[in-house]
Amino acid sequence: MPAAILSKDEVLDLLLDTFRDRGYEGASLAELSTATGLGKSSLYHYFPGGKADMAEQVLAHLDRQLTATLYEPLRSTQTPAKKLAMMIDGIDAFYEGGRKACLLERLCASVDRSSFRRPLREAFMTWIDAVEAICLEAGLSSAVARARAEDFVVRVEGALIVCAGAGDTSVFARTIKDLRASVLSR
Amino acid sequence: MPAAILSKDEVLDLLLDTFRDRGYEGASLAELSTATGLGKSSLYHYFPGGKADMAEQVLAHLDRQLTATLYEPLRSTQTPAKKLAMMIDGIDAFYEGGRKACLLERLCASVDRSSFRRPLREAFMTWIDAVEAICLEAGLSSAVARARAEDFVVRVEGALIVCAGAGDTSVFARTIKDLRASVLSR
DNA sequence: GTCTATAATAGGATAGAC
DNA sequence: GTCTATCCTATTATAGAC
Repeated sequence: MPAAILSKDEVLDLLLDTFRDRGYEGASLAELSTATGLGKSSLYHYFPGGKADMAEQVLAHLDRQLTATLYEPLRSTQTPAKKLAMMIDGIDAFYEGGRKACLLERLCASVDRSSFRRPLREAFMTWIDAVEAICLEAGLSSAVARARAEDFVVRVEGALIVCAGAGDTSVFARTIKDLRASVLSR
Repeated sequence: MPAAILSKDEVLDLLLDTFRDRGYEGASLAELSTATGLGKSSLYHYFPGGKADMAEQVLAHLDRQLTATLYEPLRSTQTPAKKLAMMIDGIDAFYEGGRKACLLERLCASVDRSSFRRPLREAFMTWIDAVEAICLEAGLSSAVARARAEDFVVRVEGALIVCAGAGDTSVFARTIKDLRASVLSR
């Protein structure tokens, strides 16, 4: 039915959501089917390689999405501080203030799926590189910029874990607030 | 056979290792069986509640282990700086410099298993509380101590994720080095 | 492209002998 | 306590009609 109802991107959005909620092994085809409203046969039509194919395409979809919403805007002529603020806003929204898990983290757990390894590595590197670029633009030394950028991603990922484990999003909120103030500071 | 060969604690160690390598849903009974050298029947003898029971007992085992190796030593008369150094050494060893994943993080992914929720929350809180206590003892204000303690755990967890995703343990090493220097600083 | 049906297998769990 | 055998269900995946 979704020939006209759901675009491929919308399907990928729904799959992304399911994978980050349930994890790769935790998301069954039945779940992925009801989440998208597509029957199993339809899923196999769009994703001939089955579940692994879905995860790979979702990873590529996320990459495109992040490029468009988080990374491209950084190529503007705004000040580094504004760019950082934009990225942090985007992150806060994407993770819904710490209530949603990170797909990258969830797929790391299935890292033996060798097909995820490269895209995962790429995704982390692209993210770190983007933050590093802002830091450099703000005049930080290259060593400091790299360390700050790594630390940025580390703290976002860690805050998501602690929030999920402690069942309380306040740590994410505080981390975000802290990052806003400290990433570009001298 | 392991009646005399493996103690319950040793079995729990092996299960812990398997769960943090493979995740909860990722670890099959077959894997848990070969990892421990115990047949399925033996596993069910020790863990009548099956896989969930194993994970719960592993969580309790980890709690005892952390108490003995990380938290109890903090009750000594050492300086706060020494205590912090001890804890960080323990963490570095436990995660093998970033090569091993965190069981707590892996089980967060299966948080719908309601039986894990409380122990997970407890584990994170105990850890944060322990770091907070060191910070307070070192003379930091209570607000700063709490924030530093949360940040400590956040950064350890985050560094593990980024290392796993990027396939490179250097971020963990840098994070650990950074924490040694910054947690108690004014 | 989607549906119904059906493989085929792996996973979790149990029974009963020893 | 451990083994062999077995059960049951969920899961992934495919076939073939429409």
